[in-house]
Amino acid sequence: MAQATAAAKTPTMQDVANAAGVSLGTVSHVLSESRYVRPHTRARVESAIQDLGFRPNRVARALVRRRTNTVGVVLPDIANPFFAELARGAEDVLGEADYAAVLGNSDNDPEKERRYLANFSDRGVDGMIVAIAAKADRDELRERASRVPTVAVDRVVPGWAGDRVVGDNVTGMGLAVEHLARLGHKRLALINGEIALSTAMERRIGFVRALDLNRLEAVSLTDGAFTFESGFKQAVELLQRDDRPTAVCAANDLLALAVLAAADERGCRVPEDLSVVGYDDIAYAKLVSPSLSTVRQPAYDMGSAAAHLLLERLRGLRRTSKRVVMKPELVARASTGPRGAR
Amino acid sequence: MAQATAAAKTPTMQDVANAAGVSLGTVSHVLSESRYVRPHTRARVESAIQDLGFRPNRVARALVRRRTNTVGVVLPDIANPFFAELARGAEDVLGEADYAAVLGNSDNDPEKERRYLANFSDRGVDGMIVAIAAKADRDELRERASRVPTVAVDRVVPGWAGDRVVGDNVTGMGLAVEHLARLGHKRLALINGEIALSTAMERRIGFVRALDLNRLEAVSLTDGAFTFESGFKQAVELLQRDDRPTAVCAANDLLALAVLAAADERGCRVPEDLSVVGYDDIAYAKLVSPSLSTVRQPAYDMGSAAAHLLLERLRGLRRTSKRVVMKPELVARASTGPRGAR
DNA sequence: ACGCTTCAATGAAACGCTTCAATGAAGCGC
DNA sequence: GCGCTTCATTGAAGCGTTTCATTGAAGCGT
Repeated sequence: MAQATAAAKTPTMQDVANAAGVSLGTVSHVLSESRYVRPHTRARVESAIQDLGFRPNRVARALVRRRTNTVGVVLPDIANPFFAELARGAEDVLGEADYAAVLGNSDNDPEKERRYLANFSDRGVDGMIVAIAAKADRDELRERASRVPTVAVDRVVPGWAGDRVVGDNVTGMGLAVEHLARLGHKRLALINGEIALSTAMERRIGFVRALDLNRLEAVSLTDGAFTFESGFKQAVELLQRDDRPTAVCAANDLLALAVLAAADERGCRVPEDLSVVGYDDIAYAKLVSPSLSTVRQPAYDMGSAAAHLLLERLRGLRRTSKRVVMKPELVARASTGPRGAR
Repeated sequence: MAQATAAAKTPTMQDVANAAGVSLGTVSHVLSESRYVRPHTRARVESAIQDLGFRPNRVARALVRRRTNTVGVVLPDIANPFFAELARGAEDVLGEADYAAVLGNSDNDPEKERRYLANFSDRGVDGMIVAIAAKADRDELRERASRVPTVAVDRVVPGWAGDRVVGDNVTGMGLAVEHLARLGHKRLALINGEIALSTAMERRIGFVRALDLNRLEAVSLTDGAFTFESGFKQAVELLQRDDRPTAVCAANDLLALAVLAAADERGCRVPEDLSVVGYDDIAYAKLVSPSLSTVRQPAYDMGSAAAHLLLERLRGLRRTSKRVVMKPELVARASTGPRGAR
């Protein structure tokens, strides 16, 4: 009932110290356990904290500690379920460790990406987790990374020497090709994203290598962007050709969904006329019809692994770079079938 | 070539002041344009800034200004494309205004949500945008909102008096029902999410009201959670009934996709045997097959509108609450058809 | 009871900015 | 040329913490 007349300012450590009858420094010591404090004193301080409802000001703390307990997460597209899951994974473990995640959506635009990197640096983030944009500014990125601990996730800038969490894309795409080979397909096509990205290049290499190994033929290898629209365009062009392949690998699920859509539009039946394999295994891969065969990547785990690597670095537990490689896994669903199974 | 021997500390305003031969305060004034500074002096300061590569320390600035230029965004599930888009919208306009968005994923868990709210407060965010969890702690939320400007988005706590950006759910669900009525359907069912959420309740009301208006019959109204799994369960139960409806409305697209999946599994053809309407129009709604008829909500715009409302508040341009209501729009696709069109 | 170390707590100095009162120089009318 | 205001700039105080050197008090052996 009794209401303070003055606008109740939020209490500071000095207020706590006064209330407990101790010095400012002592309060600090019980809060951060930076020194032994006698139980009696500690109790007094703690109850003063309770009484006043004191909460430490993290901005002031950050200023002197030179640590914001904040990490920047830069992603090309949060609307892509793969990155959304990855973000969840990262955020969950960061939050657990009392770090806040500030999000930057680069939209695959190198300029926007650069702005986020600079902005996050200015804000004094303790570290960054970044899935680079297609034409990322390598020098900028390396420069930033030399000042604030940075872990690359999914995609990696050429010559990146820092921590990373990536999928084994060569093997992964190999799984896709082998799956198709086993189904009797001889002539395959690859639909890809931005070839400048390590993921795209590695999946392409995996594709070509597996083709060789299985003595299969590549009808075409095209690239564009990792978006539905680009996939649709590539697929339409592919389906117009006389020497149409019997199966196509797409370098991610969005592209694969686009192939499905393009095939449907042109009356090309999947999997009877065309088998399609995607990459990532986003949640929607199993919901489309036919459900999408794909190479699964553990997006959530990649995010959490990246966060763990970063935390190790921030805690000073490790000074050498570490590389975590996630094993891909084929998920066979309804979009692939035996060649000529009509 | 010449390299500083000492570990080059990042320069401070004092360094700039020394280099330019002016006082600390003057540097501050050119940086924040808080006072007129003679062109000559200003130029000197600016070139010193350039030379030293000085960047203001935002933590220090935040401490004295009592503004972090940061806003907390709390969402129930970033992996739901609707919220991912919403986040994009918010982040884009916040970023433009030099605010950083820190993300919190409540997973629809009230406890986790409370932790985020508290944590963000402690970190001194200037404002919050929150789409509440299903069993959100109303008191906690109102308490927080009374201390830091908060705008509610999509879902709203009962009795919420602050800013909000919501869809017109009653009308929206009405559109769905009318669409089905026009196709000749007489007996409908509703599959819903957490009925404690304002969105769920309003969509239910819209459903019932439109049913009345069109003299249609409700076969069943069930609720659960706004997840695929819950939708699947509700759908399975519904499809087992003898008095199966000819059409079902789902209160979001995840639920609708689940209905599609359940129908498929039980050999129930869509739309011949069953018409299905979703809500939200996430990107994947048009990619499934049959493509999903749904009530579109402009997720990106809702996010950006929420950010705009918040910015108005933060800039002190408005002191009274504002409510933005987004108009829903029916998108008819392939999952709905005339009754008994087999 | 004396010097010695050990221990808990203190006071003051940072951290890098903003801001406000104070300062001195310049400009003005007369 | 005198007091007056106006103007650009300065110096110092303060934001809420951490941390480090310092201080008394207590504990120890002799």
